[in-house]
Amino acid sequence: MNNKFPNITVDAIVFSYFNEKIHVLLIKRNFDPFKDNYALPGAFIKDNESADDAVYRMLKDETGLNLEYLEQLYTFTKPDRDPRQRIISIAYYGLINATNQVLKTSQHATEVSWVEIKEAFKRNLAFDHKEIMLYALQRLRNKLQYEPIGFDLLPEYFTIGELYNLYCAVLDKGLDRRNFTRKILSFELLKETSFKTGGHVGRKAKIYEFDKINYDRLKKVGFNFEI
Amino acid sequence: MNNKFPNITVDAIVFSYFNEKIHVLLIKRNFDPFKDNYALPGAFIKDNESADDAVYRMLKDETGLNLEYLEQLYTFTKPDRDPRQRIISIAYYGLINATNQVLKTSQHATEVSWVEIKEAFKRNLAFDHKEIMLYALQRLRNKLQYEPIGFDLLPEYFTIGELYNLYCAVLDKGLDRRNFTRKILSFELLKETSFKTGGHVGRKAKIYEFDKINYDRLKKVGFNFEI
DNA sequence: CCAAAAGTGTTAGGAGTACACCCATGT
DNA sequence: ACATGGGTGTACTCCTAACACTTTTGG
Repeated sequence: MNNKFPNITVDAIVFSYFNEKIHVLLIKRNFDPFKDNYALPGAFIKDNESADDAVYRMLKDETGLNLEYLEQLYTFTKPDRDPRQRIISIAYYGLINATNQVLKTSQHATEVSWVEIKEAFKRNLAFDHKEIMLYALQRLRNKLQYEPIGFDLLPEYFTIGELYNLYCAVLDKGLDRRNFTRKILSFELLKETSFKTGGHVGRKAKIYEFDKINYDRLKKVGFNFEI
Repeated sequence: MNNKFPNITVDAIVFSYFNEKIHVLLIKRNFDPFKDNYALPGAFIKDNESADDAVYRMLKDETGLNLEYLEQLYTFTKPDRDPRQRIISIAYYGLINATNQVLKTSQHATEVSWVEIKEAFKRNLAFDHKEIMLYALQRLRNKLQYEPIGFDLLPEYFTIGELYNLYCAVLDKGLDRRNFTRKILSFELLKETSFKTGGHVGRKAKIYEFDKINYDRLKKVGFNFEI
């Protein structure tokens, strides 16, 4: 298999949002070291693929998931971070709209699951994966506030209320809903659709779509998204 | 020498500030590939040293410099970024107060020099080092505005005017000096010393010192440095 | 006395924040 | 009718940004 990089891996922390909570993808380890602990999905980098490509391939193979967003996080290099042999890990974090994807298992990852983020930190995590997860969560929190990445955790069509709940869940604090709504709408990056929610009690909500094309255009002109 | 990682390097982009301009450390290459081009200082990672340690060691060995500040930037992994063989590079950026350090050459780096940043971008740069430099400059500009790292480019004792000029140089734009001064002083993180400048025309300036201990304390309580 | 750099206040406009009620709908 | 979630306006405060003259010093 891979020969050039027998000691460099990519590890990915994949965030999803459902049931009004943030979740991360964890794999239960069936072998030592750290048997029965949980670990982030990861793989060795193969010849002729970039680290980004390796993450996409690995997630596809091991879990069947296709990310909406992927970003390199940090490279972890402590000589003793793996007890067997020295391994350098290039860590990534990714975002996914979990509602229309099916989680598969594979030969390597027989037990893969979405774990609510607070629960995940309580689990026994292999290697330095707790540290990586913490780093990723901080990056997600920061980035959510000055780049429109929250939309990558939601379906294509969503309500302001869903977006609001997502922000509260990630930042783990309450926000003022009126101020939030005003701010988000002031960017004029949400396209109002003709749909409305239904099928549940309460007033029907307007359904929006994020205008990515317009955002990319504005960004070039120096526009700043900031919640 | 190193056996575990024959294809992982660290590259460092070191910034310094003097003559009212930002400079970066470049090495002129004496060998192919990219003979006579300029490159960032770099080295292979040795067994039993972290990437951070490798950067400190490499800079000490090749240039004799001791950094005030070092931060991991990004890991570059494109399979063809080195024409000879596949190499992954963990890039760092560092800050240094160049005024009291002497630049040495070494066997590997016979021509090492500080190059003014705009001039540096005009040079022929080896590998993907232009891309790395651009990435580093953007990070420096961002970080300067919400963390007090500018002080690491200045001597221990400095005037508000020097700090102001540094900010203008890094951000490459004019700022309002009165607003800048008010903002900086409002943090109460500059300790006024009993010294004053002298030896040149113009009014003598107060000399300050950055109160790092107090900053670290405030940061824990949730203080936010932001220019 | 002149050139150079330091130092210093005020104001107007915009952004952020805090706050509470009515509306539409399904059960 | 009532419970649930959606939608909206105002006032106050604080921060930002714009702006120019006086002071001190060395030459």
